[in-house]
Parts: sequence; C-alpha cells; structure tokens
Amino acid sequence: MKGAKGKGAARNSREVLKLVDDRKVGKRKAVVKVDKSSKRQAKKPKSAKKDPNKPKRPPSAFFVFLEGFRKEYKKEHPEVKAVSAVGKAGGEKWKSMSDAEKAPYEAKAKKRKSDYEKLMKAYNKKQESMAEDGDEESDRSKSEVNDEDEEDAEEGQHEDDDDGEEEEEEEDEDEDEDDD
DNA sequence: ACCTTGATTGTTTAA
DNA sequence: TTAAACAATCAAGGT
Repeated sequence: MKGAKGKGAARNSREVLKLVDDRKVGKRKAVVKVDKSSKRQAKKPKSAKKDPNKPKRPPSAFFVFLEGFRKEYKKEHPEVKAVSAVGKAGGEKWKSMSDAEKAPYEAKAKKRKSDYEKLMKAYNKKQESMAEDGDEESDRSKSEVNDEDEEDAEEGQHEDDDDGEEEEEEEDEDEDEDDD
C-alpha cells in the first residue's frame, strides 16, 4: 500500500474541496515544516515504529461494506481467490449504491471510529506511562500500569446523534440528492 | 503485490 | 500564523 501511490493518489480537486467544505479543516496540527523542496512533495521520514499495541485504523464505510460483501462474493464465486477481484467488484457495487444504502455502513463506520478513538486514548495513556522520565519525582506509588487497557471497551457509548443504533433500523431518506 | 474507497494526516502555498 | 489545497499513507481480504 505504501508503494502504490500513483494509482489512488490522483484525486479530483473538486472532490477534496467538497470534503473540506463539509468537514472542519482547521482541526489538524498544521506543523508546516517548510522544506526547501521546489514543489509540494515531501514524504514523511517514516520513522514510525511498529507497535502491536497500536490500534489499526478504523474501517471506512466502504470497508465495512466490504466485510460483508467479501463474504457474499465468496459465496457467489467460491473459485475466485484473488482479493483484487473482490476489491473491484466491491468498489463497483459501492459506486452503484445510493447514499441511503450507504447510510447504515457509514453509521457503522462512525461507531468504529469512536471505538478507535477510545482505543487510541488508552493507547496514548499507556505510551505516556511507558515513557521513562529521567527526572522523576519522589512520588512513585502511581507507577501502576494496566497491561490490557486498550481492550477495555466499556459500555457507555455517547449517543449524541440520532444514529448509533445497532439493532434498530431506521428509514431516513430525507437527504437531498445533488446530481450534476 | 494485487485492488477497492474513504478518512485522516502531512506538507506546501497563499493571504 | 492560519486556512485552504493538495499529496500520500493505510485500513482488510487470500494467494
């Protein structure tokens, strides 16, 4: 995936614009390192360590859809073992689906993201504890560190929006479609 | 590596 | 310095 950038990297600027318009863009870190590069192109140093404890990225709506689609596709095409075939077929169908159809998957993806953020919070906490401080105070009684903290998915999801239903279905096709 | 889209992050540029 | 535009990475699935 890191090596294949020239394929999916070409995104329409208009698409991004719409995304930016919908989401809040100014919530990132915006480090701005100003490299002496001529144009825009400066990959990160890639010094990320492989931490098995670090939670993976949450699946997007499309991936959530794929999870079920793969199973179905496999059932329909048990002889096809190439993942690429399922990817193509899934992508095609995904494009064919309407926003209303994607809605449940997006809702699921949203929940997944919430869990991911929670896991990351715990993960960061652990990392913080792991960090050894050369300068330590005399207080050491709180050096207790939980090993399995990330897996601790307690009940207590925050349902701010109307969605978040796992067992309840909801027919909501009130979205305004914008065809061009 | 293949193959898909989405989401997020990172970098560069304009004001 | 900040917002905006763009670029790149990465998530799963089986061989």
